[in-house]
Amino acid sequence: MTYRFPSLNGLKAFEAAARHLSFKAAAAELGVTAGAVSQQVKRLEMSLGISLFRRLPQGLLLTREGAAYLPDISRAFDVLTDATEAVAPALNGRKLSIGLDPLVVGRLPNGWPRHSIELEPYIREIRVTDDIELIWNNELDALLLARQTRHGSLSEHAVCPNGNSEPIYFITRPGLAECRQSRAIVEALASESAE
Amino acid sequence: MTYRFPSLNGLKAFEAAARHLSFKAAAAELGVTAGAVSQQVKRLEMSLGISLFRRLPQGLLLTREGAAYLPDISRAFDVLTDATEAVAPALNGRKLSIGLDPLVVGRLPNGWPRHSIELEPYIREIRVTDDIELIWNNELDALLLARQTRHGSLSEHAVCPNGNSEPIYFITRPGLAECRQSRAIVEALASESAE
DNA sequence: GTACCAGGCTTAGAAAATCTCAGTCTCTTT
DNA sequence: AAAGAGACTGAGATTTTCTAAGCCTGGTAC
Repeated sequence: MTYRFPSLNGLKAFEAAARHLSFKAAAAELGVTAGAVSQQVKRLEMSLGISLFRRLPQGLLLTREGAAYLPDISRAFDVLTDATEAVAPALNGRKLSIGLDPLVVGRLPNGWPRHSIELEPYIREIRVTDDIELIWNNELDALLLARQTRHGSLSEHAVCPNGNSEPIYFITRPGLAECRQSRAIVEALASESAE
Repeated sequence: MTYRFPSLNGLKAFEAAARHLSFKAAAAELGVTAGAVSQQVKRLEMSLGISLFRRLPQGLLLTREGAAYLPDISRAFDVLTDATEAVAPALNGRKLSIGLDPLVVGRLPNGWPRHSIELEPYIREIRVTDDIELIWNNELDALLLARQTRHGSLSEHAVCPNGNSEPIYFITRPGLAECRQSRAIVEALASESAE
């Protein structure tokens, strides 16, 4: 079971160009120059050995093959898009679930961050745990630990809450370390005074 | 209607690794090193913000998300593969349809190349025409013309049949110029004596 | 317990793919 | 006839991806 199909960049360029019937418009949508789209489509056509567009001075026209190809490509893109959105909703607007080490709970103001208004848009759930496994399982997005871990491949960020010399460690999967949500939480934590 | 999904290379690496539950085996299938697969998958995970695999010393395990993602990705790959094969059967083993310029017909041995045994596996159909449009429409894969064209973006290859000083021009879409079939035809033509 | 093996990870640098830019061409519009 | 729109090309810059070599961990054989 090994799949063979042309490069995705080429297909993306084809799909956009076919929708607009214009390399220029497709380029604008994809955020590149028209030359790039032109080259991608040409590479795709070469790899398939057929022409997908008729190039007329007044614009583009799909060939019979191009017209036959487009709906399937769009459908495949739909599947990819839907599947991706299902397993990993866009990071923007995604609320994180946070784990709180029992040892950390005592060092924070009562109810923080559960009752923090500013963090409300970024947090979906708070659990008390220090189980790093939960992060690898995607059951938890981040963990506030009292101690360092030696799990090198997790992202680890030390924060000292205001007026406190003992750091707290903010642990996430690498992919989440730099997102808006993580930064907001770390910043809020840094400016929080211990009780 | 603009689609958003992660890089195809990453998805390919994920799909293969998930099938084998091994980066090494996936790498062998994809013809790259295990490090490359590891990097692709990591990039994919970062772009999604979730983990797809548990890395255990004894191998890989899919996370819940990874397991949920895999079937959809495979399905999308199926769609791409089928659609591609439908519009452009693999160049290997594909027979070309050739157009013969009426002016060329008289300069070739009677029935050539229709009756050429060696070209039989490469030619599907022969028509007498000099209409270049047919090439752009994919109705014709190649054209043997008596004269040069000035269609710069078509591939043009001059051949002088044995003992003949007047060249014949072999015209194809760029994507077909270098394939086995084209080369076989050009070579056969070059060694063919005029009648 | 120690050596060895397998498989995954990391990093730097090499290699390849892709993009931009500037200029050209063709056809359409004024 | 001149100007405009849109596509093409080639060179060079940029970005992405790959390889190579060495590290780390856990399992297995002695």
